[in-house]
Amino acid sequence: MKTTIADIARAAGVSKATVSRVLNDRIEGVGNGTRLRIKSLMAALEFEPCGMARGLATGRNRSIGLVIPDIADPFFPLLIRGIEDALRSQSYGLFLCDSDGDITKEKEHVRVLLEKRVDGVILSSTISDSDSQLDLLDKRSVPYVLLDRMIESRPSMAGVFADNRRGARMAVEFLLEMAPRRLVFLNGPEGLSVCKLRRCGVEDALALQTRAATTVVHVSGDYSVESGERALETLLGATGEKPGFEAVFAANDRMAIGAMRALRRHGVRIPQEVEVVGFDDIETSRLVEPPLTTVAQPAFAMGRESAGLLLCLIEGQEPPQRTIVLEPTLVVRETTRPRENRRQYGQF
Amino acid sequence: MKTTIADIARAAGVSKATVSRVLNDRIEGVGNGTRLRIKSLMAALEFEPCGMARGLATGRNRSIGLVIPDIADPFFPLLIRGIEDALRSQSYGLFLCDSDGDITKEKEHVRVLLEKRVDGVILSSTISDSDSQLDLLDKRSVPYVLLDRMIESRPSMAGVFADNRRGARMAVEFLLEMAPRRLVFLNGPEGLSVCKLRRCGVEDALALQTRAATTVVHVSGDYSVESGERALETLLGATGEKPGFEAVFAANDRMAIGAMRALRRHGVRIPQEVEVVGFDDIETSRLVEPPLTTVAQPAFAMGRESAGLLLCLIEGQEPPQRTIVLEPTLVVRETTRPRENRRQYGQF
DNA sequence: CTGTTAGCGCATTCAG
DNA sequence: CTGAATGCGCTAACAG
Repeated sequence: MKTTIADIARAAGVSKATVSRVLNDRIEGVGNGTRLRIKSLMAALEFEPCGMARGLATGRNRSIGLVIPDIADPFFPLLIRGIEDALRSQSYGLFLCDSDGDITKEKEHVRVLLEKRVDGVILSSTISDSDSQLDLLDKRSVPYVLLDRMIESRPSMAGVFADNRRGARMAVEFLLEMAPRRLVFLNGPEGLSVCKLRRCGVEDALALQTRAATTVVHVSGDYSVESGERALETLLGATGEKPGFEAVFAANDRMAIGAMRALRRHGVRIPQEVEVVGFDDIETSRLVEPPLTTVAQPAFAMGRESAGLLLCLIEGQEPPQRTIVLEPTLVVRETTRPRENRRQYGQF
Repeated sequence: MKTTIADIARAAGVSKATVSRVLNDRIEGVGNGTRLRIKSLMAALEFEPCGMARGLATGRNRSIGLVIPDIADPFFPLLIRGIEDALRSQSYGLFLCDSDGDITKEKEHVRVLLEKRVDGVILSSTISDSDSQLDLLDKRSVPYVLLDRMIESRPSMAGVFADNRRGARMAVEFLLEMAPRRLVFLNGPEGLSVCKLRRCGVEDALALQTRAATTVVHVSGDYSVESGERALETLLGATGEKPGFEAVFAANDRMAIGAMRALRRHGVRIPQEVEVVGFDDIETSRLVEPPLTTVAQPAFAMGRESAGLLLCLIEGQEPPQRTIVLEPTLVVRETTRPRENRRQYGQF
């Protein structure tokens, strides 16, 4: 039998109320003697407060839910480490749910989290134009923050994002320095806000270019290595001999690496014939050959900030800002050729 | 205000008990008419059962805890996907905790999970010779299963593991086919059961060898790419010119990849001069150059089985077997030279 | 087939 | 400074 506050109250010869007071560190209303006696009794009887009971009584769980598409995508683990970092000090628990990019599963997960009465939810949603999962949260008035991916119908929603548009612009501007005649933009699922924004960034860079015109060919994949490989494969297969482009910008590193594989198989030299830039900066990117130039997202910080924001909302405080945008940085490695005037990228 | 069974009981003109009965799908004891009426009422009033209240009443939470060293290690995400796969159908929640290889954090996480009154815990523990975290679980008689890593003082503990010893033996036997004079064994933290077992596997293979004697040099790292790189760096720096070994077996892929980097930097050709074999088969392994030959762990299955076992324990059933050992397979890629008599590895 | 009565373990009034 | 009473939302006997 687990020991309860009733047990220790009896043992201490006081009432449950008093025990509850010391359990919650209420300074007012408990004599110093009794407090100490109760504390040692709690230790001796190995008392573990029951989260469920406290939750029922207070309406707070000290746990939050996280819904992401796929923990096996190397971008997400660091987000989680960031979230945990912010949660640890508060001894909050984290429910993890993978939605697999399936909006139905996503809604189901939200429903289950709601049943568990989590205090809040962090959502990295699959589809940018569906918000019925948010309706649920709203209706139950459970605080939530968007992470990484936004939802278009809720522009002013609390959330933490990387500046995807700017990141993509940085990448393409960097690529344009070598004046490629044709640029391949290998985008992810365009249903995702991040992908839409990265496309905008690409267009920004193109619009701003001063030198000879560059044309863009758009292809797309599903964020997997294979999809990037396939996309480039078709592109290269079609052109027959030499590739009809000099640069590839992929919306994530995994697809960029897939692209590199296709290029290599076709005997295209990177970066001499074709330059490649990715997005995310996952661990693999510096390990492939040649090491991948990429737009690094501050994943850990994004996770930490999102949890901080959510905790703020849970406390009922108005946060300093409801939307936090973190700046990506360009990490120049060896899938791009050395630039003459090496400006600082991603510095501001 | 959230709607409760009391609300819907009042609306239906029945008692809470009846509502509770249909909520829990008790076939006995509710008329078909009332059942339907109550169900539609629940939908109309958007009733969400309160997990905490049910938990308090039943002593069951429908959630379990998972404690792993580091979600950012690419080996773990797949384990999690497996666990979720087994949990999904039961609408169980999963609390994720990263221990960072720190036994203190690990204990603290277990404590918090206990407070949350999880129904069970899956533990991939950091240290094989400490079990105070298990004491906690035992004392509260919360079911738990070990995953991937075992704990020596509890040999008969319920758990799911890969056959690490056999995996290592397979790798080294494969390496020995080319009769290397010296083999480098790059092991992980020897405090881990998996590492001890892999060392045993290496020794098994050595003991079984029929041809010319091979000597082994043991070095170790912390499972990170950098540690593997450093370890080989010292080894190569010391020998000056050509490496004094022809084969490297690393206890995980990340270190193997680090080793490859050091070798490459020293101008050593892989696999012509030195062969490399890793362990785990993470995604990166097939993407590096040359693609890494490695011992693949059935991570997804391990996760799924561990959750299945835990659920079984939670239900109070005696599981078919308390310890499940899954077989690894050798995935031959290009960091090893082609073999003459290509036997089937890891087939049984 | 259905209602009544007790808790589950704790927090929180309001008295004393 | 402390205790008694009440309720959080639901389940579980036990009656009818």
